[in-house]
Formats: sequence, C-alpha cells, structure tokens
Amino acid sequence: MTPDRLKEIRGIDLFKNISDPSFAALTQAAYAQNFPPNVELITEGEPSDFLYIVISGSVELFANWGNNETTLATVWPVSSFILAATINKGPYLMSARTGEKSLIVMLPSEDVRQTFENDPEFAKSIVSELAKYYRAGLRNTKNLKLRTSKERLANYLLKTRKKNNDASQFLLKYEKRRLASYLGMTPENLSRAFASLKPLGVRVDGQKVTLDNLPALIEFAKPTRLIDG
Amino acid sequence: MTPDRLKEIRGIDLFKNISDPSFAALTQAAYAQNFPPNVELITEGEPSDFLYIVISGSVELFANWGNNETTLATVWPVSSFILAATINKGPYLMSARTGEKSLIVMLPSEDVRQTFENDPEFAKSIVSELAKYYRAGLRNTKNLKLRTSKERLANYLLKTRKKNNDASQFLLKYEKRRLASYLGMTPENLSRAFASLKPLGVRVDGQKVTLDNLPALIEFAKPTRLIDG
DNA sequence: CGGCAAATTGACTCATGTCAAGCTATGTGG
DNA sequence: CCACATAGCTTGACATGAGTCAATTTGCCG
Repeated sequence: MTPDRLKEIRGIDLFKNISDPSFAALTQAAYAQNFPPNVELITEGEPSDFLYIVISGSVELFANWGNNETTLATVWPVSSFILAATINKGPYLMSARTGEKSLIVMLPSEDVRQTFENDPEFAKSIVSELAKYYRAGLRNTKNLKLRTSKERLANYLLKTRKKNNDASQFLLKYEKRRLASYLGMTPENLSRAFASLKPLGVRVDGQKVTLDNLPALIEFAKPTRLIDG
Repeated sequence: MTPDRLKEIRGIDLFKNISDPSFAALTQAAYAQNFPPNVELITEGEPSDFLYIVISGSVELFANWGNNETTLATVWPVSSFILAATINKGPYLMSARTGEKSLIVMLPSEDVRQTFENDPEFAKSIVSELAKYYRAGLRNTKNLKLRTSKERLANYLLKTRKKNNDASQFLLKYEKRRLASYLGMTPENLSRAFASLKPLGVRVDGQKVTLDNLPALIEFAKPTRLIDG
C-alpha cells in the first residue's frame, strides 16, 4: 500500500490513537483492491477473515432471509465495516456489496485481533467504535419499532437535510429502492410515502429533494435526539 | 457491599479478567439497592451516571416515542446493562424498570471509565461485551425487518425451547404483553399469532407453552444461526 | 436512439393496529 | 375463606398500514 493510502486510513477514528509500530504491523499484510460496482465482497455466514475499510466509492451492507433482502447500512469513505464480527471471531451477520466502483482495504482479522491484544490504545478506540455502533443500532431499532414508514421517511429527510448544512434542497445519496429497503419498506410504499408528504412541503424530482415547509415537516416527524442522534 | 455480593458480580463476563486492584477501585463506591417491582430505574435522555448490574429479579429495558412504547430487552441476573451509554458518556437511549422485586448494583460511570482507561484487561472485556451486544442488536434488526410477526413468534418459541433444554413444554419468562412489545406487535396480535400457530402444534395455557409438532414449527419458522444465534 | 432498470401508479390482498366488550386469573381486604 | 377489584388476556368487528402484482412511465447509459 502507498504512503498516501496509509495516511488516509490512519485518519479514521479507529486508528487515531494507535501506536506507530502497531499500525505498521497491522497494515503490513493489508492490501487495497479496486472493485467494480455491484460486487459482493462478503456473504453473511462466512467466517470473518478480514476487516474492511472503504477508501472510495461506497458499500451496501445487507442481509437475506428466504426471499427477503434488507439493506442495513451504507458505508461511505473513509470508514471500516464488519468490526464486531472481526473482534468476535464470529461469522459475518451481514453481506456487503459495492454500490459503485470502490477502493477497498482489507486487513486480516487475525492481525486486527493481535493488535487489539497488544495495543491498549487501539483497544480503547475499538471500544469507542463499538459503543457508537451499538447505539446507532439501538436508535435504528427504536425507529423501526416506534414509527410508521412515513414517519421514518420524514425523519430521514430531516436528518439528511441537516447533513447537507441545513440546505432546503439536497440530493438523495442513494437509489430510492435502497432507501426504501433501508427504511424497511418496499419501493412502491416509498413512492407513496413521498407523495403523502407533499402537503408538508416535500417535493421530489429524481434524486433532488426540496423541503418547502420545514415547520410542518418537523411537526409531523417529531424528531428526537434519542432516535435521530 | 458484602463479600458474597462482590464475588457474584465478579463472576460475570465483564469482570472476568479485571485485575484485583481495578475491581476493588471500581466497586469501592458502588452500592446495592433493593427495588420493588415496576420501579423506573432510569429514563431515556438522562445522563448516564451509573452502570447497572442486576443481582436478582429482572429489569425491562424500553423506550418511548410519543404515545408508543416498546420493550427492547429484558435483563436477567447476573448481568449489566446500559454499558454503551456509560462508555460513550452519552445520554441513556433506553429507560429501565424492574419487572419484579430486584436487587440492583450501581457503579458510578466515572469509575467505570477510569478503570477502563487504566486496566487493559477490563478494556478487552468491554470490547467483547460490546461486540456481543452489537451483534445481538443486529440480529434483532434482521428479525424485525425480514420476518412477519408470526414468524418472529415461532422463532422466539423455538429459541425459548432450546434455552429450556429442548423441553417440549416450558413457561414463558414474562407477561404476554411484554413479549408482544418485545416482538414488535400488539397484545391482540400476539394472541392471534398464537392461535394461528395452533395447527403447527403450538398450545398455550397461561404462561405454559407446549410444542407438539416440532418439525412443522421449524418448517414454518425457518430459524437460522444468522438471526437466531 | 434504443434498451433496460428504476420509479411510479392503480387495484387489490394481506398484515397489523385499534377499539370495544367480555372473560380469566390473581391477589387483597373484609 | 370468600368476594370483589383489578389487570391481563382474548375475541370480534373494523380501520389502516404496508405488501403484491401488473402496467406504464421515466430516466439513464451505452
């Protein structure tokens, strides 16, 4: 791996406080690879042989049961995914596929566990990451169990607006079918949910979303930091 | 706190590898308290001042949004709860209430964080715990998003059967209304879900459940280690 | 420009929630 | 020890949320 790439990786929270020798040891056997869009990187159930890091592009984490599939998260650069499986030595509980052409770094899980054993600072970073993930997952569960699909969409739009510096107009980061799956509904239902939010000032044109009546949308969505962060 | 009690606490995974001085420091300011049934120990949104451990009784973890409430988990002795909030210094994302008369130990969060900073072995235990919780949460999300309520119930029954040493008859560990909330449905819907599983050999009488036709139930429930552990 | 996948729309079914009534079990106080 | 009160559970009737299937329409990419 090139020095630039290493520096890029080192910038993420997970490696912020890792010692230089630990980082060197950890990345020594790592390799970066380019993948075309829509390639399945891992499949749920497989042993967790690698920890993954997205350098560019994006990765969709999803799971199947019978004929159903659901999107659990989308990972954007620069971040790791599948950390808990690596730590736990358990099988992957999610599958992963590239959303677009992506550059991915793979760290052998055994090395991650070694480094975690030997470098207390790295262990602490892992703790922070896992606690963060756990809480994000908890919020997600509350969102699913306490809200209807329309309410989830409304809150998703408000959150996305915030990420876009409170712009009243922004682009959806991914396809509507993925968004639907992430929000726990069908694409058809998402279309109708968007239509039903029209009276609250939500206009959609392709990937472009405009929020014309923020107070009304907030009034309906009732966002809370205990779910929406 | 009495020596017995300390020994009991020390037995849980979280404290398995903690050093003696760390454990002493951690428990020095801890105190145990008896609570009557149905007492709210913590409320979501509050700062996470304590890490809790259930010594006897049980604790229900739940959350509210508007008029809706949902049960997220039930904690049985001897285990901790609210660990991620403690580590993260974030507000609690769940409320907790005793299900019955319960003995609860409270450890000041600041002490937990201190010990976590100073004792690498404790930090490693925390990592394991958090990874385990995270994965349990993930399984739960998959369960919710990929299955109908009947399927969730069927799989819950199979899991409970396994926990009861594969006995074909066992008692539900908690009230049906709590079970319904945990499984993400209304009590009415749970009643009907039970009724609809009757042809698959599921008989219910109060808290007593009998599974007469295991193959049929399994065939319907399609359990998988990637969701059901 | 053509072709394909995504998105939308309509009509319908099915799953789940809501409201109300009645039933059951359980524990308490007389 | 019984009777009542209370909360939980069940059942029915209905409303609403959400999924399914099919037919277009739209938009994008080669």
